[in-house]
Amino acid sequence: MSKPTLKSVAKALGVSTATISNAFNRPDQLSVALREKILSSCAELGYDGPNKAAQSLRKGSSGIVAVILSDSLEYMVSDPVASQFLQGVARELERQSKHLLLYSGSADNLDSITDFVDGFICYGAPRNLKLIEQLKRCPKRVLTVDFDLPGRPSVNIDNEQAAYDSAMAVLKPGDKVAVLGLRLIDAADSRTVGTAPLWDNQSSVSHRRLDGYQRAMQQLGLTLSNELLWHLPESNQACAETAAKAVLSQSPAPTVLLCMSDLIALSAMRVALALGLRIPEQLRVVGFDGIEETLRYHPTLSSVWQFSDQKGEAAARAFQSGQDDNQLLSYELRLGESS
Amino acid sequence: MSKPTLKSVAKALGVSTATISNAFNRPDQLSVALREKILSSCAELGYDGPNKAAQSLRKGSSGIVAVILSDSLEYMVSDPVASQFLQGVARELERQSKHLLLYSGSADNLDSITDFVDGFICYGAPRNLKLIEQLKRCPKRVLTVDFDLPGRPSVNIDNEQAAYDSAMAVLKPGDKVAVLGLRLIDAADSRTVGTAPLWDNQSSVSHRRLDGYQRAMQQLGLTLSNELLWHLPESNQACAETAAKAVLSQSPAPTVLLCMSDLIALSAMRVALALGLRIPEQLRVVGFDGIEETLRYHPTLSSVWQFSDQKGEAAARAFQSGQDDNQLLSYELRLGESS
DNA sequence: CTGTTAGCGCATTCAG
DNA sequence: CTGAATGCGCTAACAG
Repeated sequence: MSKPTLKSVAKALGVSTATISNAFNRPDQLSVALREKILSSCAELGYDGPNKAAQSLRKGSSGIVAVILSDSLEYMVSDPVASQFLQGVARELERQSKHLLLYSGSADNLDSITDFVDGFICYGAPRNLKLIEQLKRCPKRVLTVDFDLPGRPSVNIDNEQAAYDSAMAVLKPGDKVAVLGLRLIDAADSRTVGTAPLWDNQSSVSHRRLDGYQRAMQQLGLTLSNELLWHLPESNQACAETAAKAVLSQSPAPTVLLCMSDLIALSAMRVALALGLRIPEQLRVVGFDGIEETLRYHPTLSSVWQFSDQKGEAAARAFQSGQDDNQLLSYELRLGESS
Repeated sequence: MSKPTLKSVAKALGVSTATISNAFNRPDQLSVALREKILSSCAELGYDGPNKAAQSLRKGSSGIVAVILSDSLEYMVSDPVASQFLQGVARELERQSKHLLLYSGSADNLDSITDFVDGFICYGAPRNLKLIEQLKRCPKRVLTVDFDLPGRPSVNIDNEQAAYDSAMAVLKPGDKVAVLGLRLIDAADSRTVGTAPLWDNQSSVSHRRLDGYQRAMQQLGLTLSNELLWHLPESNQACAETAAKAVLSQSPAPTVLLCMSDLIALSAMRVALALGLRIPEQLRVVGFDGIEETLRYHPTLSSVWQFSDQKGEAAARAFQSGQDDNQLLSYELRLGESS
């Protein structure tokens, strides 16, 4: 004997299928007594409710929300910022009794899952640009985070302003500035941007941050040489070390490092300290994101805190709400010992 | 006009539904020419293949695999060992063109997703014991990792032996030993086990590890006082610090700390160093799991490396293979400066 | 090689 | 309050 179905249970109890269905989905459609009886009988029979797959086919919604990561799961799960975001999404989804399907932004097809999910929360522009096209003409709900898609709701912070604020907090007249940026051009290794064309990845946060840095520098009469503007393909230790070593071994060395993530900033500080540089006397550093680890490190890092877990919750809530606006979340500049 | 369906497309092209279905699913059932024509026409019509939800209802399989975490997503995503495991699972699943649904072990119901997935990979005994009952009588494929379920395939390492090995490598005759254990009893805070009954959480790895420690100690003529056997509810800094402070401030202080995770061991070392203890001269420490961070820390940690990412891949492969055996993976004892 | 048919398990009419 | 009928979108026989 296989798993009972609504039909088999109805027959066993001598009632119609509609009655069983109503017992589970529309309590007001039958007497309390009968409902009680049906429910307990079902429990005995080992029937624990309508098949969700069939229900989903019938009703067109499944209670599963896909989160599209900008990169592979592999990379994402190991990035503290993304992890925090996911925690927030998971927490809010749990509240809504919905489920979370993690999807890689380097996959090349949404088709394999669109039919299973109620929609997409898209965290950062997916690495595979094909997905963006698919998302644009996706009939289901799509919400973006940290980037925009025409006509779709989004959740974001004002990256340009936040970057500007952070730069203004650390820069002084006469500074020699280096920027350790994230995914600015199309290259798989850490390198100076040089003359390579900036890669406009759907209004990426990185470019907004760069704009902010540059506005601050301009205001202070500083200029950023292309040789001191670095592209890092990923926010991790290895990429950051390469860049930091190259930048800091110049002479004269930069006096300020503007970093597009806290992980980058921490690695850079490690390199700087190893080279014998004193922070903040000889080198000031500012990061971006706000992760716990910066508080345990010495010196503590000045950074833009964007509370990614709250961002995740906000995203899941906005997804659910059905509202189609572009939400701007607040951030907080927190100064540490690094500036 | 809404989304095209197989039927509507068939009518539009003047062929039968079966032909369309075959064009997508069984290329050998029709001429190449016709198939080409159908596929390109479908592309024009904006039809990108059979609806997966309907397909799943019909075929009884969806290509989605659920990973049940032992705890909330929130906790899991921030634990480096779990993250690494998930990376491995994700990588292998991606190879199989399957999808990953993350599910919380503290949820109280599998019903909401069983019908959507092809089965479950269960990473550690779920915190909510109800799930275990549900998994036992689940008609779908279930594979466990780091614990066992009667009649179900599993992937594991020999925790008892690994713990024994690690203890033998650090212990010396005359040592005063403390164990910082994980989830040994039913308590939400860090505390000595004392006389509380050991919580047998479905043959948990923690108890196997404890067995291993004790075998080693017995062999060396050492005994473990109940006051030096600690229960930590979670593998994190806060829980570990509480325990480490209490244990290390005794006099005489223990000379060896056997820790059931690397995160615990690192935190304990931090506490020890802050207390002015020299490692390994005055205190030797050994961990469990093998995470990158231990290599960056000074002193580097002696630990049992169990390569969680490979474990994840092995689990996903075993899930797919259909084999029902209990797989034992190898581990590696790596000695660092802490012993 | 192609078309017809009968469900997969369910929710929703609508008539009683 | 109940039961029969219809179809959600698709696939696997089977028949041609």
